[in-house]
Amino acid sequence: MSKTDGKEWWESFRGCVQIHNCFSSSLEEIHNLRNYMETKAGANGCYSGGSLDEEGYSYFFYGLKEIASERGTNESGQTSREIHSDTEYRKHTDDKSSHDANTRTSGNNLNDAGGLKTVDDPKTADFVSISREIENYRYKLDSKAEPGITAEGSSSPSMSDAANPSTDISDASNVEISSVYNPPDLNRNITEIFGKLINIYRGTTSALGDDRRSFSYYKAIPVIEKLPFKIESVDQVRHLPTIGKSLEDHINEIIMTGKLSKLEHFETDEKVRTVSLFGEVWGIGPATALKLYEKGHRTLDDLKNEESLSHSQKLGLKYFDDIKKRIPRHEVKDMEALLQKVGQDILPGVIVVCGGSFRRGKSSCGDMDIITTHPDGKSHKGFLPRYVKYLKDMKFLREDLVFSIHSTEGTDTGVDTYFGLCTYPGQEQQHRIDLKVYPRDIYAFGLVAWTGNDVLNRRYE
DNA sequence: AGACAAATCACT
DNA sequence: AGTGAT
DNA sequence: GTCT
Repeated sequence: MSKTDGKEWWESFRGCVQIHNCFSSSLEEIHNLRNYMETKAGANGCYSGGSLDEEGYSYFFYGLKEIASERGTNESGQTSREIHSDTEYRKHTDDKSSHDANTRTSGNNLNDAGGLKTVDDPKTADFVSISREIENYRYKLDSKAEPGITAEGSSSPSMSDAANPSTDISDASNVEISSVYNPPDLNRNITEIFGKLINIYRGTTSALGDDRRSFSYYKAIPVIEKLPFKIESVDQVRHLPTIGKSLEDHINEIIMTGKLSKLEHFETDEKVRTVSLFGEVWGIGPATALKLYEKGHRTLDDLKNEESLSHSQKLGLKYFDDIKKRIPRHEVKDMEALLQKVGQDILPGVIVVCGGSFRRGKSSCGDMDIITTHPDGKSHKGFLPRYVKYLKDMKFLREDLVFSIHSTEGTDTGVDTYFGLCTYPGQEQQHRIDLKVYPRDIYAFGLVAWTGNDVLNRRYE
């Protein structure tokens, strides 16, 4: 619906709340949903974004900074409307004919839902109500195909116990994917090459350090991915945004010859090859990769004798192959269930959700992003250390990369984080896993931050 | 020519 | 303060 | 590299 770029985008993101996100292989459905929500709340400064992911289309909807900026005044008493139940919410949203009169109220509801509120009794239910609203609409669209989208079957919109935020939050989080992998994904020949160039140019101090240039290729990829046809002539991309003279020439060469000589040249360059290989090690970035190259290292085996590597980097090296290996979706699902069960054992009521690419519906994941909170707003404190200890004792977690605790230091905005390696029960194969514990009041932010793919979050329209 | 891609936190 | 990850 |  409009643009949120750069700083502006970031500001809006910081002040935003994810109302919901969903997935589908049907572009039409996503468009319908987006239009619906934009007429409902778009006029109030709420933004939405959608994008093609590998497994289908994703849709996001969130409030903007104007809304977030009212946060402070709300806290000091000028409360906007509070919605205490699904029913009451509907009263103001169902009647689309009197839309004009209601949009303002609707926006305020979003405010309630989205603000980083620290008031006495934050109403997570608001956010949940809107989620349901969207869910409802999805069901309508989907009903002809398969109404029962949610595996848990618990996101029934008829639930009206706003008094039970625990259940509500779970509902909003456990949206499953509705359909099968069926993306257009033409022009892979081009995006693949651009993807390689991104890495080659990445890093201000790398072999060819040029972050800006790297980002230019990065921006072009989603533009090309969205094209509903296979590019057969440069004329078809000539006036696309993010594609200028140079990329135009690149595309032309690729469609004419099937390759890009520029890339071929890079790939035969030992320095470029080595530095980008080193950069693939977890913990090693462009700067370190270059230093290692200049020290004379040429292979990963060389690095194993390098004492200057940090603890994390050594682990990244040791488990280089493991970490690169993707995790089948069903295994991620199992591990999510395991983590949920362990969470319940340690802290009843705790909410554990696997976000990231899993939540975006991909059929395999490079790693696991676990987002956690507790509906009472305080029990999450001190949870992560116990959680990690338990998981290590049972040999689910194997190696630590980063562990940072913030929640115990008074502030309610502290997010506890753990990065490490884990294994599927019975396997030795290690996987990257992130555990994040959010205070309830900013849980939604965590969810959107860890569900969205970065490209998607930057987009507009 | 100059801007463009934020913020936060851990580790060294 | 630089580097790196998310 | 792209865009203003």
